[in-house]
Amino acid sequence: MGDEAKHPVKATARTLEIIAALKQLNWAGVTELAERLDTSKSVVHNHLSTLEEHDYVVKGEEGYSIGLRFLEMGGYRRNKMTLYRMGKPEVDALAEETGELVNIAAEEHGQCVYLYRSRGAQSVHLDIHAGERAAMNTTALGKSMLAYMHDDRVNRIIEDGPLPAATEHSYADSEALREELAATRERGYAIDDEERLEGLRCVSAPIRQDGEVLGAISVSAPTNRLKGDRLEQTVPDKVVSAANVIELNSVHS
Amino acid sequence: MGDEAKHPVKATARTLEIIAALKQLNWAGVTELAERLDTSKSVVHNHLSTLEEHDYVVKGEEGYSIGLRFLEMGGYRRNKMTLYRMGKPEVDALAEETGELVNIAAEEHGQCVYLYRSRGAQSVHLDIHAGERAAMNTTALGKSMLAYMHDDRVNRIIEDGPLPAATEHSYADSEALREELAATRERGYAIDDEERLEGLRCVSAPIRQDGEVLGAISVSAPTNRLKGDRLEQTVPDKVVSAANVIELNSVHS
DNA sequence: AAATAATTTTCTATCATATAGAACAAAATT
DNA sequence: AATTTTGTTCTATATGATAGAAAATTATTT
Repeated sequence: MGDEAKHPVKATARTLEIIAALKQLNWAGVTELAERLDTSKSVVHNHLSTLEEHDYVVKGEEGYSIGLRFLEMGGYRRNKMTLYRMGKPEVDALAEETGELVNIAAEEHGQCVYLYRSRGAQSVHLDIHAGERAAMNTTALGKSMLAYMHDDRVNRIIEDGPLPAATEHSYADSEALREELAATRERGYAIDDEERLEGLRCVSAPIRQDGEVLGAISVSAPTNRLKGDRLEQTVPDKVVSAANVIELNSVHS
Repeated sequence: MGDEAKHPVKATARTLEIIAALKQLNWAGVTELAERLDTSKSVVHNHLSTLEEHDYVVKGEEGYSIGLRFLEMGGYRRNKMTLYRMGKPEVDALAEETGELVNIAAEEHGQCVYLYRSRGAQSVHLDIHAGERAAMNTTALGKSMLAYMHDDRVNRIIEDGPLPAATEHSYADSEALREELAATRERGYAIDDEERLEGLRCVSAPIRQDGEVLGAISVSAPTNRLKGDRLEQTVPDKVVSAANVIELNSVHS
């Protein structure tokens, strides 16, 4: 999340609350939303009809839901990112090649945001979708980005946000994380050894452009398929190589 | 666009204006936005910082821009649509098979909204992206949907929105459009013969589920590649067949 | 490096308007 | 048909969105 607004527009904040609730409930009625958000029906109705006028909300049989305008804005933003445009084909290729789940992500507001994913033939099924967020310290993607970001930004991220522990193996401690980042730099790529999800390992390499971290690419697979030589050589090589290709292609745009 | 709100929340409307401006400008500063929207800098700043707090906006070197939260919400909405989930693989397959550009779309607020597209090997390059909108009467997708929608809804759409003429060949007249829709039903699929873009033809079939139109699928190609037998037999057969597969798969979900 | 300009952010008073609650209308349910 | 539930409109009032100015920050120039 971004920093707190000094002079927030409360009506806007209320609107965003309604949108968040609509996402959670998928379809919801005015009454239901008013109760959940502890406000009056007229307020909810006013906000919803304002949103609907601009296609951010749709009215259906079962009440209101998120509109497709979000898809337009989100897709627009993603398409503006060279990381996405250059990364997508490489992600697809790597998924095909490894048969596993491949992701690219970028950092936003100190969080790891998934941009695109591609499933290989035997890939695990995770219910993470584009646009969703994870703490930087709990993903290989986040750690490979942190490892190569400027110190001051790394410090702000580590200090500001809490470092949640998703599993037993998470680096939830500031010092341990810093050591892990050093090890990542040494290695050239990051490993998530069941730090985010029991039974899941990931290998991730950063994607950089003249010193700046654009994002990262990763391969995720069950622990029993990502071990030994595949964990230490084959997959890391492919991941780093894919990252390098994206870096090279990103120069020309 | 949805109907006009009776009691719009003006602050929310202002927020949406700012978001729309951010999309147009890609990156913009507070001053620039305030001038463009004819309001004060403090207002713009308050709205932006409220949006940023919730990840709907990001602050960068060159000012503010759309945040990745939109991607999350848009992707979420699209994933909830069986049309998308069942349609995506068929769209990919059809693009591979025909080598052309393949789209699926749904109707929202009387407009044709693109949901997903896949490029075949030799496909044209159109700068339409997922979430973007077109008038129903100017696309094969829109016409194939209209042709099979309930009369009252068709009437509302034809009467409410204006029928823009994108090219010489567009069906901008209400009566002509109705005849074209009848012809489409006769045929079983819709044709866009340079009605949206000079030099571009499209073939589209509706995707239905017990009487309800879920959306449509289309193939777009240059006029010189979509003519004769390919226009009258081969491609329509494939499009209709893909639509049928999606319909069948949609039953189980 | 100092000075100046431009831009962003904070502050404050005031008037517009977001809000709650009630009344009404429309569906849904019995 | 009657009743409950839900959605929409209306209105008064107190809240807070807004404009404008001042302060702080950043960029540009000398």
